[in-house]
Amino acid sequence: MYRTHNCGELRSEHIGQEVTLSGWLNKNRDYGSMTFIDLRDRYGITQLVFNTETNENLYNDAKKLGREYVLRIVGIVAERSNKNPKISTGDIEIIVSDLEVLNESKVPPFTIEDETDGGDEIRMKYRYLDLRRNPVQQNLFFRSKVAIETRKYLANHNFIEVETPVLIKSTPEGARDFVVPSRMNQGQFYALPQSPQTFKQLLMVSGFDKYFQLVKCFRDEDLRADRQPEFTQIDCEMCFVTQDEILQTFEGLTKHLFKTCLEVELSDFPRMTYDEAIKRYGSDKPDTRFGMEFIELNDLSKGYGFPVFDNAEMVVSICAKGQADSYSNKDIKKLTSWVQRPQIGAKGLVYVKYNLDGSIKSSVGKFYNDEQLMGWLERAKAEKGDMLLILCGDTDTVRGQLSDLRLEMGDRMGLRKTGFNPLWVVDFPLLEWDEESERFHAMHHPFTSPKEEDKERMLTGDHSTMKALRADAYDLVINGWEIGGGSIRIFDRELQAKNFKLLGFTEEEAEAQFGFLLNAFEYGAPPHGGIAFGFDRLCSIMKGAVSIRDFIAFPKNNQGRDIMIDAPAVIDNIQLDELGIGVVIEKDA
RNA sequence: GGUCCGGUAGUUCAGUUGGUUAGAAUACCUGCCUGUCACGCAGGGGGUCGCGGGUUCGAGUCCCGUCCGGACCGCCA
Repeated sequence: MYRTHNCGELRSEHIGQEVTLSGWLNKNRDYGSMTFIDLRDRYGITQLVFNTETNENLYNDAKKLGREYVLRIVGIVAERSNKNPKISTGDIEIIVSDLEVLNESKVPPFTIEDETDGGDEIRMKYRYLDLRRNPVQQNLFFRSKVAIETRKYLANHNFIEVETPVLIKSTPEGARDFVVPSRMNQGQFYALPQSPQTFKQLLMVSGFDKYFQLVKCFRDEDLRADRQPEFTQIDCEMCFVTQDEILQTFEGLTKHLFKTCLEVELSDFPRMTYDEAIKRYGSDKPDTRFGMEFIELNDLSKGYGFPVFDNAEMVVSICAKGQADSYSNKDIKKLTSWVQRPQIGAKGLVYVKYNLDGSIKSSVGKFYNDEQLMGWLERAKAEKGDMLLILCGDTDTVRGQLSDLRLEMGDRMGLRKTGFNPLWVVDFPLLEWDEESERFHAMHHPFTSPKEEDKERMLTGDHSTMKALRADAYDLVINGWEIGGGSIRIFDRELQAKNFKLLGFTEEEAEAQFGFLLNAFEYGAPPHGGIAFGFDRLCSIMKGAVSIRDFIAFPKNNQGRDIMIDAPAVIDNIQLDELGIGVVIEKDA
């Protein structure tokens, strides 16, 4: 037998018992004629004692054992003379009578400790060792808990988990597909799903009524800290539902997860339209843990001879509470360069300080008198000590820039550290103009239903009308992160065909790519809708982590590589021949 | 496709205006130590300064190129 107990469960009530333990040697503290060994497993750490007085031979064997050796020991649980209140097994230790080395270990390249000395790269290369570390294990235990609670909640609400295929068909809409060559159908390729979208809709046509799946999805796009090429979604779809019923159900799921996994009670989620979110925060995923909402100043700032504002479509500001004193001219200059970085791209930054002594100082003091500037401050409900930061430009652009600045100021002022502020953003636009291809794209996806009142206007062709079309689409946002999104789907063949046309598909293209779905809609498709949560992202935001990699057992790096197994990799010519594929690598001349 | 930051001992990092034999901590090895739990003490080994080229009497340091890692923009229906 390898063990009677694990390394985390022995307490003072076990004193006197003979036990068998197995685990990894975490640390060997040799004290001359006695040594302490910390034996570690998933459950905890138990101290072993080897003493020359008790057994000299055993001590001599034990003192040589190195880190990460795998041991099996038999011994008696004893009370410690010096207890360690920092660990749960700190009251006891094992006086070892029998020792077996199950496996030796090379010296690990970094220490297997909570505060390891290893950097990201080396830990990723030896991920199996990194995964021995408690904080990383805790993240995966948490992920498992969230997955189990998700299944419990959805099962309790009558959802059926159905697996959908991973080898499917490539479609040009949306993200790039990962493709898989077919050996039996040479020259043809499967694609890995970006989401099980069409399959879950077909399950609704089949009458499954409520479907969910914890499912891997794949997108061949550049990576970020919060974006991996393969990631997991909580994917759901429901029949005969309104948007409100979907939001209620998944608000319930979210509350359940926070309660069972974090012991956090969330109150009811506010709802905000897309238009309102853009106007108030410049973003469709605002962090609502802090205010600092946008204050538009067009009417108070234009027409006073300051050409930069006069020529701008939008002059808009945020009010940084109590910051007037904290920003010297030099600091303002730095902040200005920050917004001028190419990533933000603002032309400049205007400030108005409402000083504690009641005086007003502004970078545009030449163009506006104090009374006019006071008008701005009053609109912003500024108090003495506050500072207005103003950007101007094209409306859409400047709102995005000011949103970045708002988040930066929120960070600097320590307003984004704690708490959870969920928010439903609803009434997303149906379409989004793409400058590059000079056509409209579906903002959510091409199966999203336009709002009832917009169905008639869909094919009028007028650019601004198209832009104004609204969809029954919604996102769940927590602390400025998009956690999930969904929509009510089109279930009418004619409407779906109309939507494809709107998106620039010819009838033939629509038929070739989504004929199966259009056909299915001719056999009694029920009204339906759904939602998908980014599971990795949900776990990381719940734990306040920045990177979703912390919650993925074997993540990819920035270039989409798994540096542990060294993938992707070339395949040999025999494999290529079987697949009927030749590889030509383009090189610059 | 682009911007920025980094690459020096097993590991994490320091390394001044270019100037003797490239350092620290930790890990590792050896010895000593009976109550440690970040044990302690003494000693020791360990470096193609990512790679290639250039400038220079002299390059870890400056320049060019390249590879690798990270953050971001574009991209991610």
